[in-house]
Amino acid sequence: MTATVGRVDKFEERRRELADAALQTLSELGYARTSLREIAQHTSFSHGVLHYYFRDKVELITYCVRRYKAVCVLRYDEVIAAARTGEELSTGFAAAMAGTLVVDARMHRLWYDLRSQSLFEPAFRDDVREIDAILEDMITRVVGRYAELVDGVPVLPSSAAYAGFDGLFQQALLRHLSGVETAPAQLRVDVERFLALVTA
Amino acid sequence: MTATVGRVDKFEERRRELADAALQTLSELGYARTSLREIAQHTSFSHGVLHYYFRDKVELITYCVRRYKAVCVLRYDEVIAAARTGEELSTGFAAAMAGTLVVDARMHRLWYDLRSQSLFEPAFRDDVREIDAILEDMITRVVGRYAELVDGVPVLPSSAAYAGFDGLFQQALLRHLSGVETAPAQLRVDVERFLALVTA
DNA sequence: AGGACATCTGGACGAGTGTCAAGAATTGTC
DNA sequence: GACAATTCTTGACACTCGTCCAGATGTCCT
Repeated sequence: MTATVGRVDKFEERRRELADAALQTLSELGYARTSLREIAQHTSFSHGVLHYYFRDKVELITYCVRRYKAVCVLRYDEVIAAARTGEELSTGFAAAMAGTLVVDARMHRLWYDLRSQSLFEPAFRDDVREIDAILEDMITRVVGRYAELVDGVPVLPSSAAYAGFDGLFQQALLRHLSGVETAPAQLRVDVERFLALVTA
Repeated sequence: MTATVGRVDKFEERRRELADAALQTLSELGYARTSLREIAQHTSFSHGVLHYYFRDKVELITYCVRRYKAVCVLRYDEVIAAARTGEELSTGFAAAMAGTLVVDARMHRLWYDLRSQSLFEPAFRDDVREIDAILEDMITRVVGRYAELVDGVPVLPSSAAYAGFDGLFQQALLRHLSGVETAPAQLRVDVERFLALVTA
């Protein structure tokens, strides 16, 4: 029994390891240019092992998307919990977004790439939608807590608020990866202003 | 002379014809799954002719993106010119967005796909940025005119306003292509509310 | 009509793809 | 240490890809 569990764990652990290498490769090359052999070269294994752990490429990518989800919501909750005033929350949240914009730029561009793929490939849709829901929840918590702190109420449905922040972030990412050095600072300003705007 | 001009025109016309077929193919399959042979099958020519009119695939795709730009800003200006009250402009603009969301869904998903590609492929960046600028201008005109009509002023920089509308549209497109039938109606409501929000 | 040029065809090429399977290497168990 | 199961490597397969080119076809001018 324990031996079997141990094997399953080992199996799952290797799947995660391979998926992480795949995520790294995808974030460097993008979905359209990422091959299984290229992924394998980011590991210490040969390309054949990918088909031992994943049935086909779609299953691997799907697994990657799900795994990305587990990592993507970086600790905004700490910012929420730590903030004692509305302004603290606003600047903290904006700074966190501007920070991940730069630090995790390649992962974020992969997210937008894969989300676009889901517009064509139904196999990715459910997982993409789930990640969007998780991100929307995060925005909902931020806006809700901010409204609490400033004695206001959210004036937009949370789906619209999330769409707004997402749009701001995406434009900032485009600018940042185009070499516009003011991109993080501008995002910070925009996020703070937008957060105030959606609360009244 | 006139003969030369005629030839140039014919050459350019064929380029446009091929690029339109390429756009159709891209909007059906997405960038990652579109090959030159598949594009040629959407025309009455064989695949070799593509290399007679375009040096390589990147030049063809780039030309497509530029061509898309010429079509993308559907006549929102008519809505702007026709509206006599703020409410008219708001409902007209929202209805126009909801309309193109459904009618041109495949073209819109291509736009988001190519914009994501530009996050990885520098060759597309300039053209993508130019299209984004055109779209931002359009949003700026809508918001500006709306503010005029309701005796208010835009409260967000136009880049942030555009990012917001773009985010709303993108989420609506995801829902619409996932089969959510209320997507256009929800977009209409969200756009109207957001337009009022960014004007004070 | 005939020649000159533009346009198009269809096949070939080398490289790269996802997939698979036979066997080597490793690991765990008695 | 020997046997069995798991794990990994390697090479092959049938494709598809972008690119190129020799030659067929079309077009236009004199």
